[in-house]
Amino acid sequence: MISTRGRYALRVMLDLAENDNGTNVPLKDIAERQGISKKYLEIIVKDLVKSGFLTAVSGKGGGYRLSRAPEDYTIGEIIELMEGPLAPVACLSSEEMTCPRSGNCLTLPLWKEYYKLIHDFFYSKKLTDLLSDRAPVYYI
Amino acid sequence: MISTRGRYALRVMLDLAENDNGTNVPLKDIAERQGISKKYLEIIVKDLVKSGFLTAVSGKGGGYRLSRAPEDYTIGEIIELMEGPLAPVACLSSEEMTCPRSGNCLTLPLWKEYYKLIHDFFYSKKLTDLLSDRAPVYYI
DNA sequence: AATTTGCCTATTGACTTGATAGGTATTAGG
DNA sequence: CCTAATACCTATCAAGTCAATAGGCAAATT
Repeated sequence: MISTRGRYALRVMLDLAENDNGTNVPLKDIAERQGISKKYLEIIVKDLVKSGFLTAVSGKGGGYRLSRAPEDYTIGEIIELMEGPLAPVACLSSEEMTCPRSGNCLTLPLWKEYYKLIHDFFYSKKLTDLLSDRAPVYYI
Repeated sequence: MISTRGRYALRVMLDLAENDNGTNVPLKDIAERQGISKKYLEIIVKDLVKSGFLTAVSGKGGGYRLSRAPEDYTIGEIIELMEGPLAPVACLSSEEMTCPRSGNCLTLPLWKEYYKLIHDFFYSKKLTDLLSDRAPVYYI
């Protein structure tokens, strides 16, 4: 199960992508639109800022902005930032194989295949892919 | 992350599939082979018996056996029995959509697609698919 | 100076995880 | 009949995670 940390982070990023008009978006507005406690969102947004996904401006008129263009974010990096590694078992996320059973573990190939499946899925999806429902306005 | 419940259950099932010679396999043997606490395995095996995946025989000479042929188990049903629904978000596992935001939720399509991906993955895999490394003996 | 915003630390209750402990019931073999 | 080997049952536990909540400090615009 994806926890609220990952899900809310994604919704914040999408909210910012939708309201990307050059201004800073106060967290208060995001919280109200999304129906999520602003206090709780602070914790989540802090991590997004710390890792450079969002740019924050303090003070009156401040708020948050996407650091990059929306199409330059993958869903995978957002999820993995908030939820930790996508690896389904510990022996796949740590670099060195410390498990003494890995040599004849019957389940390891399953986890490896599963890992690749979900990794490729989430990293092939861009933030903008989730916006495509609402028809974007193209100025010709 | 897949918890030990699901992972150990899978290893028990595989152990039984490998040692399927018509006799009952004592949990003690499985625990020793797998290097897992027998006491902890009792909890896991109890659920496998309760839902009919395994057949247990008490008393001396007793132990556990697979209830069906190894190729008639999917990995998905074992994982889902031990870990709960594979659905990545609650609004997908409950039958009725209670979330008032589902109508205009930008992330819901993502979770649906993800759910289908992993569901199809785990339910297409049979228990015997994990055994295929060790060349099976075909009597011609 | 006042207001609006982000930022920081701490706390909390419920729940889950990964076990451990000790005892009871059942059955086969000597 | 007795004993050993097995499954089965209930309870307990420490550590961690989850999903928040609370209160105040720092920064910047007007």
